[in-house]
Amino acid sequence: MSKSLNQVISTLERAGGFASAQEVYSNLRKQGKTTGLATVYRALQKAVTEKSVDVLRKEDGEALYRLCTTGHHHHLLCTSCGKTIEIEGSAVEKWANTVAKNHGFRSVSHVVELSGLCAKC
Amino acid sequence: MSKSLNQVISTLERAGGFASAQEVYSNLRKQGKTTGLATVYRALQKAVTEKSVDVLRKEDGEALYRLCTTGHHHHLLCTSCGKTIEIEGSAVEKWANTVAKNHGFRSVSHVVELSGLCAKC
DNA sequence: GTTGATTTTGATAATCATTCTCATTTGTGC
DNA sequence: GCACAAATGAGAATGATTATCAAAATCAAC
Repeated sequence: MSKSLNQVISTLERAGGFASAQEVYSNLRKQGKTTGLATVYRALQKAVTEKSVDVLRKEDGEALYRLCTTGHHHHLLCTSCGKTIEIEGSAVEKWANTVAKNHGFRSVSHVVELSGLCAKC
Repeated sequence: MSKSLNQVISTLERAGGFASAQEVYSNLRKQGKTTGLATVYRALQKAVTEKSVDVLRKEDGEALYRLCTTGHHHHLLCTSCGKTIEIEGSAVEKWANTVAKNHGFRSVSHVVELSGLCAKC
Protein backbone atom coordinates (compact mmCIF):
# COMPACT_ATOMS: atom_id res chain seq x y z
CA MET A 1 0.00 0.00 0.00
CA SER A 2 2.80 2.33 0.69
CA LYS A 3 4.70 2.28 -2.57
CA SER A 4 2.25 4.50 -4.35
CA LEU A 5 1.82 6.63 -1.27
CA ASN A 6 5.54 7.28 -1.18
CA GLN A 7 5.58 8.18 -4.83
CA VAL A 8 2.78 10.63 -4.34
CA ILE A 9 4.35 12.22 -1.29
CA SER A 10 7.72 12.64 -2.95
CA THR A 11 6.05 14.10 -6.01
CA LEU A 12 4.36 16.61 -3.77
CA GLU A 13 7.74 17.46 -2.26
CA ARG A 14 9.29 17.92 -5.67
CA ALA A 15 6.37 20.13 -6.68
CA GLY A 16 7.33 22.52 -3.91
CA GLY A 17 4.91 21.31 -1.28
CA PHE A 18 1.57 21.26 -2.98
CA ALA A 19 -0.24 20.33 -6.16
CA SER A 20 -3.58 19.14 -7.44
CA ALA A 21 -4.28 15.46 -7.88
CA GLN A 22 -4.15 15.89 -11.64
CA GLU A 23 -0.75 17.54 -11.44
CA VAL A 24 0.62 14.80 -9.24
CA TYR A 25 -0.67 12.30 -11.74
CA SER A 26 0.84 13.93 -14.81
CA ASN A 27 4.14 14.48 -13.03
CA LEU A 28 4.31 10.80 -12.22
CA ARG A 29 3.58 9.93 -15.82
CA LYS A 30 6.29 12.28 -17.05
CA GLN A 31 8.71 10.42 -14.83
CA GLY A 32 7.78 7.26 -16.67
CA LYS A 33 5.73 5.75 -13.85
CA THR A 34 2.64 3.87 -14.89
CA THR A 35 0.70 4.90 -11.83
CA GLY A 36 -3.02 5.28 -12.48
CA LEU A 37 -5.10 8.27 -11.63
CA ALA A 38 -7.27 6.27 -9.26
CA THR A 39 -4.20 5.24 -7.32
CA VAL A 40 -3.10 8.84 -6.98
CA TYR A 41 -6.49 9.74 -5.53
CA ARG A 42 -6.43 6.77 -3.20
CA ALA A 43 -2.97 7.66 -1.94
CA LEU A 44 -3.94 11.29 -1.43
CA GLN A 45 -7.04 10.33 0.50
CA LYS A 46 -5.02 8.12 2.75
CA ALA A 47 -2.45 10.84 3.30
CA VAL A 48 -5.21 13.26 4.20
CA THR A 49 -6.83 10.97 6.76
CA GLU A 50 -3.39 10.33 8.23
CA LYS A 51 -2.95 14.10 8.48
CA SER A 52 0.34 14.16 6.62
CA VAL A 53 -1.31 16.16 3.86
CA ASP A 54 -4.11 18.68 3.98
CA VAL A 55 -6.55 19.89 1.38
CA LEU A 56 -7.76 23.24 0.28
CA ARG A 57 -9.76 24.38 -2.69
CA LYS A 58 -8.92 26.70 -5.49
CA GLU A 59 -11.59 29.15 -6.51
CA ASP A 60 -12.84 26.83 -9.21
CA GLY A 61 -13.31 24.04 -6.68
CA GLU A 62 -10.36 21.89 -7.66
CA ALA A 63 -8.67 20.34 -4.65
CA LEU A 64 -5.08 21.19 -3.83
CA TYR A 65 -3.11 18.78 -1.69
CA ARG A 66 -0.35 20.10 0.45
CA LEU A 67 2.32 18.58 2.62
CA CYS A 68 1.88 19.69 6.18
CA THR A 69 4.67 20.65 8.41
CA THR A 70 3.78 19.92 11.98
CA GLY A 71 1.22 21.79 14.02
CA HIS A 72 -1.67 24.08 13.26
CA HIS A 73 -1.17 27.00 10.95
CA HIS A 74 -2.80 29.01 8.22
CA HIS A 75 -1.88 29.86 4.66
CA LEU A 76 -1.27 32.77 2.39
CA LEU A 77 -1.71 31.69 -1.22
CA CYS A 78 -0.78 33.52 -4.40
CA THR A 79 -3.71 33.11 -6.75
CA SER A 80 -1.47 33.64 -9.77
CA CYS A 81 1.66 31.51 -9.28
CA GLY A 82 0.42 29.27 -6.49
CA LYS A 83 3.15 30.16 -4.04
CA THR A 84 2.12 29.29 -0.52
CA ILE A 85 3.33 30.69 2.75
CA GLU A 86 2.52 29.13 6.08
CA ILE A 87 1.44 31.60 8.71
CA GLU A 88 1.54 31.63 12.46
CA GLY A 89 -1.59 33.16 13.84
CA SER A 90 -2.04 32.81 17.56
CA ALA A 91 -4.05 36.03 17.53
CA VAL A 92 -6.59 34.37 15.28
CA GLU A 93 -6.80 31.30 17.48
CA LYS A 94 -7.64 33.41 20.49
CA TRP A 95 -10.17 35.45 18.57
CA ALA A 96 -11.88 32.30 17.29
CA ASN A 97 -12.14 30.83 20.77
CA THR A 98 -13.57 34.02 22.20
CA VAL A 99 -16.17 34.33 19.48
CA ALA A 100 -17.17 30.71 19.89
CA LYS A 101 -17.55 31.08 23.63
CA ASN A 102 -19.65 34.22 23.28
CA HIS A 103 -22.15 32.34 21.16
CA GLY A 104 -22.25 29.19 23.25
CA PHE A 105 -20.52 27.03 20.68
CA ARG A 106 -18.42 24.02 21.58
CA SER A 107 -15.60 22.19 19.78
CA VAL A 108 -15.21 24.91 17.24
CA SER A 109 -12.67 24.53 14.49
CA HIS A 110 -11.71 27.22 12.05
CA VAL A 111 -10.50 27.67 8.52
CA VAL A 112 -8.51 30.76 7.72
CA GLU A 113 -7.11 31.20 4.24
CA LEU A 114 -5.62 34.34 2.80
CA SER A 115 -5.14 34.68 -0.92
CA GLY A 116 -3.92 37.41 -3.21
CA LEU A 117 -1.04 38.35 -5.48
CA CYS A 118 2.51 37.85 -4.31
CA ALA A 119 5.27 40.38 -4.91
CA LYS A 120 6.38 38.79 -8.19
CA CYS A 121 2.98 38.49 -9.80
CA MET B 1 -31.83 40.29 -16.60
CA SER B 2 -33.19 40.87 -13.20
CA LYS B 3 -36.24 38.66 -13.15
CA SER B 4 -34.32 35.44 -12.77
CA LEU B 5 -31.89 37.14 -10.43
CA ASN B 6 -34.75 38.10 -8.16
CA GLN B 7 -36.13 34.60 -8.21
CA VAL B 8 -32.77 33.18 -7.26
CA ILE B 9 -32.24 35.68 -4.48
CA SER B 10 -35.64 35.11 -2.97
CA THR B 11 -35.14 31.37 -3.17
CA LEU B 12 -31.92 31.79 -1.24
CA GLU B 13 -33.82 33.81 1.35
CA ARG B 14 -36.47 31.13 1.66
CA ALA B 15 -33.74 28.52 2.04
CA GLY B 16 -32.57 30.26 5.18
CA GLY B 17 -29.79 32.27 3.65
CA PHE B 18 -27.68 29.78 1.78
CA ALA B 19 -27.89 26.86 -0.61
CA SER B 20 -26.07 25.21 -3.47
CA ALA B 21 -26.86 26.07 -7.07
CA GLN B 22 -28.49 22.69 -7.55
CA GLU B 23 -30.70 23.24 -4.51
CA VAL B 24 -31.79 26.64 -5.74
CA TYR B 25 -32.61 25.07 -9.08
CA SER B 26 -34.71 22.24 -7.72
CA ASN B 27 -36.50 24.58 -5.31
CA LEU B 28 -37.46 26.78 -8.21
CA ARG B 29 -38.74 23.78 -10.14
CA LYS B 30 -40.78 22.63 -7.16
CA GLN B 31 -42.44 26.03 -7.12
CA GLY B 32 -43.48 25.40 -10.69
CA LYS B 33 -41.01 27.80 -12.27
CA THR B 34 -39.52 26.68 -15.52
CA THR B 35 -36.20 28.34 -14.84
CA GLY B 36 -33.27 26.50 -16.34
CA LEU B 37 -30.16 25.39 -14.54
CA ALA B 38 -27.95 27.57 -16.70
CA THR B 39 -29.98 30.60 -15.73
CA VAL B 40 -29.58 29.81 -12.06
CA TYR B 41 -25.82 29.66 -12.48
CA ARG B 42 -25.79 32.87 -14.45
CA ALA B 43 -27.84 34.68 -11.84
CA LEU B 44 -25.65 33.39 -9.04
CA GLN B 45 -22.49 34.47 -10.81
CA LYS B 46 -23.91 37.90 -11.31
CA ALA B 47 -24.95 38.12 -7.69
CA VAL B 48 -21.46 37.11 -6.64
CA THR B 49 -19.70 39.72 -8.75
CA GLU B 50 -22.14 42.28 -7.43
CA LYS B 51 -21.22 41.19 -3.92
CA SER B 52 -24.78 40.56 -2.82
CA VAL B 53 -23.98 36.87 -2.47
CA ASP B 54 -20.76 35.15 -1.51
CA VAL B 55 -19.46 31.69 -2.18
CA LEU B 56 -17.87 29.05 -0.07
CA ARG B 57 -17.13 25.43 -0.69
CA LYS B 58 -18.35 22.33 1.04
CA GLU B 59 -15.77 19.68 1.75
CA ASP B 60 -16.63 17.86 -1.43
CA GLY B 61 -16.00 20.97 -3.48
CA GLU B 62 -19.60 21.87 -4.23
CA ALA B 63 -20.20 25.59 -4.12
CA LEU B 64 -22.57 27.08 -1.56
CA TYR B 65 -24.06 30.49 -2.24
CA ARG B 66 -25.00 32.69 0.63
CA LEU B 67 -26.86 35.94 0.95
CA CYS B 68 -24.76 38.67 2.41
CA THR B 69 -26.15 41.26 4.65
CA THR B 70 -24.29 44.45 4.18
CA GLY B 71 -20.55 44.69 4.54
CA HIS B 72 -17.86 42.16 5.10
CA HIS B 73 -18.21 39.59 7.83
CA HIS B 74 -17.48 36.01 8.76
CA HIS B 75 -19.53 33.06 9.84
CA LEU B 76 -19.96 30.68 12.70
CA LEU B 77 -21.68 27.54 11.50
CA CYS B 78 -23.20 24.75 13.58
CA THR B 79 -22.12 21.50 11.97
CA SER B 80 -25.11 19.69 13.42
CA CYS B 81 -28.17 21.87 12.83
CA GLY B 82 -26.75 24.23 10.21
CA LYS B 83 -27.46 27.37 12.17
CA THR B 84 -25.32 30.22 10.91
CA ILE B 85 -24.27 33.30 12.81
CA GLU B 86 -22.66 36.28 11.15
CA ILE B 87 -19.66 37.64 12.95
CA GLU B 88 -18.04 41.00 13.10
CA GLY B 89 -14.30 40.62 13.08
CA SER B 90 -12.43 43.81 12.56
CA ALA B 91 -9.55 42.28 14.50
CA VAL B 92 -9.22 39.61 11.86
CA GLU B 93 -9.29 42.14 9.03
CA LYS B 94 -6.41 44.03 10.56
CA TRP B 95 -4.46 40.87 11.17
CA ALA B 96 -4.97 39.71 7.58
CA ASN B 97 -3.81 43.02 6.17
CA THR B 98 -0.73 43.06 8.34
CA VAL B 99 0.24 39.54 7.39
CA ALA B 100 -0.28 40.27 3.70
CA LYS B 101 1.83 43.40 3.86
CA ASN B 102 4.62 41.62 5.67
CA HIS B 103 4.90 39.14 2.83
CA GLY B 104 4.60 41.61 0.00
CA PHE B 105 1.17 40.44 -1.12
CA ARG B 106 -1.34 42.69 -2.82
CA SER B 107 -5.12 42.58 -3.15
CA VAL B 108 -5.42 39.91 -0.52
CA SER B 109 -8.81 38.51 0.30
CA HIS B 110 -9.50 36.17 3.14
CA VAL B 111 -11.83 33.39 4.08
CA VAL B 112 -12.52 32.84 7.74
CA GLU B 113 -15.03 30.21 8.70
CA LEU B 114 -15.68 28.91 12.18
CA SER B 115 -17.65 25.74 12.69
CA GLY B 116 -18.64 23.69 15.69
CA LEU B 117 -21.62 22.71 17.81
CA CYS B 118 -24.08 25.34 18.89
CA ALA B 119 -25.59 25.49 22.38
CA LYS B 120 -28.62 23.37 21.47
CA CYS B 121 -26.79 20.56 19.71
C1' DG C 1 -48.17 48.50 -33.05
C1' DT C 2 -44.81 46.69 -35.97
C1' DT C 3 -40.25 45.80 -37.34
C1' DG C 4 -35.73 44.62 -36.45
C1' DA C 5 -31.85 44.25 -33.30
C1' DT C 6 -30.20 42.90 -28.84
C1' DT C 7 -30.53 40.38 -24.65
C1' DT C 8 -32.13 36.69 -21.93
C1' DT C 9 -33.55 32.25 -21.43
C1' DG C 10 -33.93 27.02 -21.23
C1' DA C 11 -32.60 22.64 -23.04
C1' DT C 12 -29.00 20.06 -24.04
C1' DA C 13 -24.33 18.84 -24.92
C1' DA C 14 -19.57 19.28 -23.47
C1' DT C 15 -16.05 19.51 -19.85
C1' DC C 16 -13.49 18.32 -16.06
C1' DA C 17 -12.34 16.62 -11.46
C1' DT C 18 -13.37 12.90 -8.83
C1' DT C 19 -15.16 8.27 -7.76
C1' DC C 20 -16.47 3.60 -8.95
C1' DT C 21 -15.86 -0.97 -11.12
C1' DC C 22 -13.52 -4.79 -12.14
C1' DA C 23 -10.15 -7.68 -14.07
C1' DT C 24 -5.24 -8.12 -13.39
C1' DT C 25 -1.17 -7.86 -10.75
C1' DT C 26 1.41 -8.00 -6.62
C1' DG C 27 2.44 -9.47 -2.13
C1' DT C 28 2.22 -12.78 1.95
C1' DG C 29 1.99 -16.83 4.67
C1' DC C 30 2.45 -21.51 4.26
C1' DG D 1 4.89 -23.20 -5.81
C1' DC D 2 0.03 -22.09 -4.18
C1' DA D 3 -3.98 -20.09 -2.47
C1' DC D 4 -5.81 -15.90 -0.94
C1' DA D 5 -6.01 -11.05 0.22
C1' DA D 6 -4.67 -6.36 -0.83
C1' DA D 7 -3.31 -3.01 -4.24
C1' DT D 8 -3.24 -1.37 -8.83
C1' DG D 9 -4.48 0.64 -13.47
C1' DA D 10 -7.64 1.34 -17.22
C1' DG D 11 -11.60 2.91 -18.32
C1' DA D 12 -16.56 3.79 -17.28
C1' DA D 13 -19.76 6.40 -14.41
C1' DT D 14 -20.97 10.41 -11.77
C1' DG D 15 -22.02 15.01 -10.69
C1' DA D 16 -21.21 19.95 -10.64
C1' DT D 17 -20.29 23.50 -13.65
C1' DT D 18 -19.80 25.75 -18.26
C1' DA D 19 -20.52 26.34 -23.21
C1' DT D 20 -23.56 26.29 -27.16
C1' DC D 21 -27.40 27.57 -29.66
C1' DA D 22 -31.94 28.31 -31.19
C1' DA D 23 -36.26 30.15 -29.48
C1' DA D 24 -38.51 33.64 -26.65
C1' DA D 25 -38.76 37.91 -24.33
C1' DT D 26 -37.32 42.82 -24.23
C1' DC D 27 -36.36 47.11 -26.16
C1' DA D 28 -35.86 51.07 -29.46
C1' DA D 29 -37.02 53.66 -33.19
C1' DC D 30 -40.21 54.65 -36.28
